Amino acid sequence: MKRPTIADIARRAGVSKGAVSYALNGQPGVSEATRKRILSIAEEIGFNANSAARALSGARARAVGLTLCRPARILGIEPWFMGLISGFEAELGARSYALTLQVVATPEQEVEVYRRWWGERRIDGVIVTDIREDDIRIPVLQQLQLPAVVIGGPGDTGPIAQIWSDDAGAITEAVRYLVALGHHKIARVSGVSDLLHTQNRTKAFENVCAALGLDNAITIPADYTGEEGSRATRRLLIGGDRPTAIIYDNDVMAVAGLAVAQEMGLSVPGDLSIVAWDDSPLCSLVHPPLTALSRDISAYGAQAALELLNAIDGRTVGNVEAGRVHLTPRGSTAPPR
Amino acid sequence: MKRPTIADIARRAGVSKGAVSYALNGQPGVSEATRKRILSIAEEIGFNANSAARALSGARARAVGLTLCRPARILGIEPWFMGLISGFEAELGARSYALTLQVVATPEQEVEVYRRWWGERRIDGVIVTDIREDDIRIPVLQQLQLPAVVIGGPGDTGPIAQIWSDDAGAITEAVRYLVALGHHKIARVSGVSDLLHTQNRTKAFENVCAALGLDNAITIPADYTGEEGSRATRRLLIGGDRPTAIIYDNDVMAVAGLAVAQEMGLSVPGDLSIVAWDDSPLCSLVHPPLTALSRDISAYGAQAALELLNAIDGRTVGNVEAGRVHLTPRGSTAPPR
DNA sequence: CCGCATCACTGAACCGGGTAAGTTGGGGGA
DNA sequence: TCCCCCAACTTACCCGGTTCAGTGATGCGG
Repeated sequence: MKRPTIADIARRAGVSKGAVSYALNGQPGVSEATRKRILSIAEEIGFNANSAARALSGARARAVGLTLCRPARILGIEPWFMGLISGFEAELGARSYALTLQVVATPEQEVEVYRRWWGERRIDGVIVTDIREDDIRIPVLQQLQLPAVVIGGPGDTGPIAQIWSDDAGAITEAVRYLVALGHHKIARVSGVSDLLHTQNRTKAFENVCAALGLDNAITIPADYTGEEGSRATRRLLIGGDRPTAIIYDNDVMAVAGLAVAQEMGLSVPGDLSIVAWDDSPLCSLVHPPLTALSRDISAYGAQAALELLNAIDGRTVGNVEAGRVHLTPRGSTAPPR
Repeated sequence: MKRPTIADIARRAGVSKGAVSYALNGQPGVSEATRKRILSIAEEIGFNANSAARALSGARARAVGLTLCRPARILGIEPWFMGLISGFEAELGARSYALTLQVVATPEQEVEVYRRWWGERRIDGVIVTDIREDDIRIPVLQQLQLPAVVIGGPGDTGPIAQIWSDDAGAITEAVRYLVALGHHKIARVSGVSDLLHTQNRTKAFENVCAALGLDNAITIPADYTGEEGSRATRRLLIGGDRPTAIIYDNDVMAVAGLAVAQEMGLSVPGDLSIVAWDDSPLCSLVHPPLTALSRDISAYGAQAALELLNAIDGRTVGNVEAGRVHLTPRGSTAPPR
């Protein structure tokens, strides 16, 4: 089956292909009557502009890129990325932008992929996640002048747009809630510690604990996997002075922590309260369902995609805060015995 | 920053751009010495061929498409798709093929996306998942002559390559295992019932149960979500003649089922044994860890990507079976009390 | 009735890589 | 010595949209 081109439309409409191009793109230069005729022919023969030809003649590639730099076993189980992706799609799909995905192992590979995509003119911009302190990707993106939007932070990303959620406020709320329930010994199991948002959370956690006079507020670094979550939980629970509440940086580690507590014969929430960061179906699936810090990840993704499209169109975008994070209390938190 | 083109290389090497093209593509027509010189210049200035130009001149777009047709809340939590995607990437990344993703709501939209991608010449082929009986996408793909590989089945996909795993063998193994433990009342909570592999599993489940003389072997249809998994489990457990073992079509529903059992005060595996289809970190995360039907999803994905690349290159591909599914016994299965 | 602006459109160049067809220069065989 | 052949290139056109510099027709004011 042959793909229809603007030349086919031009022939059938009895005009030049330049006129067809103007008509299809809403440019001035054709009469309203001709435009309608051309559009109806295009519709009739099922015309779709060849994305390669369009990209080649200086216009947009109509695609954005996303690199995922986490081991496969995390990617699979963490609802975060898929939620983000479906959020992106909501905005991108509406504008017929494609999303190009690449799974990589290291930030260095991410940089390579960015360079390749740029060289291939394959994408118009990228969405950057898992931002680190002094992230090596930022200067490369600036050098390549590749439109981008950074998810996570806030941090120093120079002129690149950034979208972040109020992690500090969220963890403060969680700690205050636990303290209000009567907890004094609160621990935290964090995600990968060189990620910027992990650092922000750790700082905020320390601040609020100090402000409330909780002295042994410890953060154990982990890596978002269930295994590390279990390990960290065991370490916390076998100590003499064990915490009565633990805040986990993601849902997977929280679920793993719950299993460890049950395994050790501790009752949740009687002996141990659990709070998960990022609510997901996973949190309401287990017994007891987990109290969680909820945010609309999909909306977060949609907002990021919108910012990126703005950046691509040359509209300046800044440093925006995403929708609020709020605490959703469920069965895993209660006053300590 | 200007992107280097083959014209830049040609100028620096003192040859024509035709010669550069031959050299870069390993075509005959240039001497070994010239080829080496051109390749080293390309390397030096960081050349990447413009994918649009390449695609336009009749060659490959060097991208494949994947549509995901499940509600966002399933996509997020089910490790299956991400596992599959990282498998694809292993093959695609090695050949610098891009993966283009689109999340849609209905099979009709999937067809639309295929048509658009085809018209835009954006992709060289597609990976088709969640195949149904008389799937509407198959005839469209044939009409468009779009290379494709179908994951799931086996079923009737005409000349389109297909890759499937032995679901019938796997469920037979699981049932035999439960019977060997002493179970007589085995139920199953299935995934979306118009998917082909769900039907295959249901048929096989009924066959093996009949062969082993288990009379009330019931399959309750669900939709892979935790909510439906809980509902189906409740329905099974409140009945008078409740099963002593349940097989779930995915890990999410199995975890939800476990929570329901615990909620109802039933002990797992004492009062109820649970088997999950598709092993994932989720299964070993909960307490007790779930016995699961394991397969290497990532390898499955890699194999599918390879088949698709073969189809794109015009090599005929057939109907291949993926690596075996095997039972991984864990703490959620035991002889009934 | 003339001159000029405006509209609606055409023609051709262009993007950058692929490739068929044409052009060298040198070596080997007769 | 001549001729032919082949390797090693060059030239030129193709892909399908976009865009800019024309061009002819029309309208309008003076």
